[in-house]
Amino acid sequence: MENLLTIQEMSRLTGLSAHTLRYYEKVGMLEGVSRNEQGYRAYSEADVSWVQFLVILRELDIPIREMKRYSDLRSQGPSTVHERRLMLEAHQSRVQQQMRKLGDNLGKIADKIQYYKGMEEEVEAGIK
Amino acid sequence: MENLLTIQEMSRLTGLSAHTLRYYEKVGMLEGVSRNEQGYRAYSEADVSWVQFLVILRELDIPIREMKRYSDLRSQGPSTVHERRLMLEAHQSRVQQQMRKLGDNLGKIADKIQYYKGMEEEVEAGIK
DNA sequence: GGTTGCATTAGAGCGCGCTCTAAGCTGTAA
DNA sequence: TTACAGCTTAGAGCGCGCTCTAATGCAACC
Repeated sequence: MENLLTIQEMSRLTGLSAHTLRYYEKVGMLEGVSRNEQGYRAYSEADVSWVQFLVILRELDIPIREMKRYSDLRSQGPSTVHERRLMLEAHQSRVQQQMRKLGDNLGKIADKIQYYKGMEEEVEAGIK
Repeated sequence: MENLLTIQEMSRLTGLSAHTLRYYEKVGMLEGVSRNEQGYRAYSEADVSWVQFLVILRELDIPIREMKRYSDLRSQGPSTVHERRLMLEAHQSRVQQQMRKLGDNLGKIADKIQYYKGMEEEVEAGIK
């Protein structure tokens, strides 16, 4: 029916280690992963999409606790769509603010780099 | 001569806790902080600028180890200006890449938010 | 003299997100 | 038959960046 994936294949597709995939499952962010005859995890295509989404959340520095909360809402079905949207919007603006801060700080670093360049040129000139 | 600051004033000016200020000094990122008659730290204006710069580095997610390395170079004087610039440039491009990644992921989150909005409207329409 | 308040130190403790270990099971190949 | 590869689990361990604790000291005020 479905073509199911081993943990190694899942690892390759998501960039998460097998250890981390088991850990995510253990903390409750991955429910209903099926097993084959040998008791090995057998991930569906839907599992892949979900884990890839988790990876995005993680890359946005959303804490595991929050991701777990989001997963729980998702498990409860469509009635939680509004709350899920609010969570995403909250993180969206947090990350936007963080990006502004990074931009500001990058500017200050750029200034410092320019200042250093000036110093390096002076030293060169001095040597001559 | 100089007007020197207590650790509390330094804390207020930099946003770092007194604990953290002592920690930064202990790991070697703040050398030559003077003391008053009672043995209390007495920070100079130059110390303030330096700590504020450390805060910027920290906000750019530069590890303490790297910041310590940078501090050591700075202590060695102007001969290390070139190496310091290279460090800053390396982090600059790392952060730029990270910001691009954040932007991409924010886009995906925005899509999801739109998708949820659609679902919420459908539910409303369905109820009517 | 006693209390309050603010500082000092060395070192312990903590929350986070993994990351790894040990012991065990199953199927395949030599 | 034996070795190996790949998976399973519970739980220990780790690196990071703080954050806090306990014991102590000193100056000012009641």
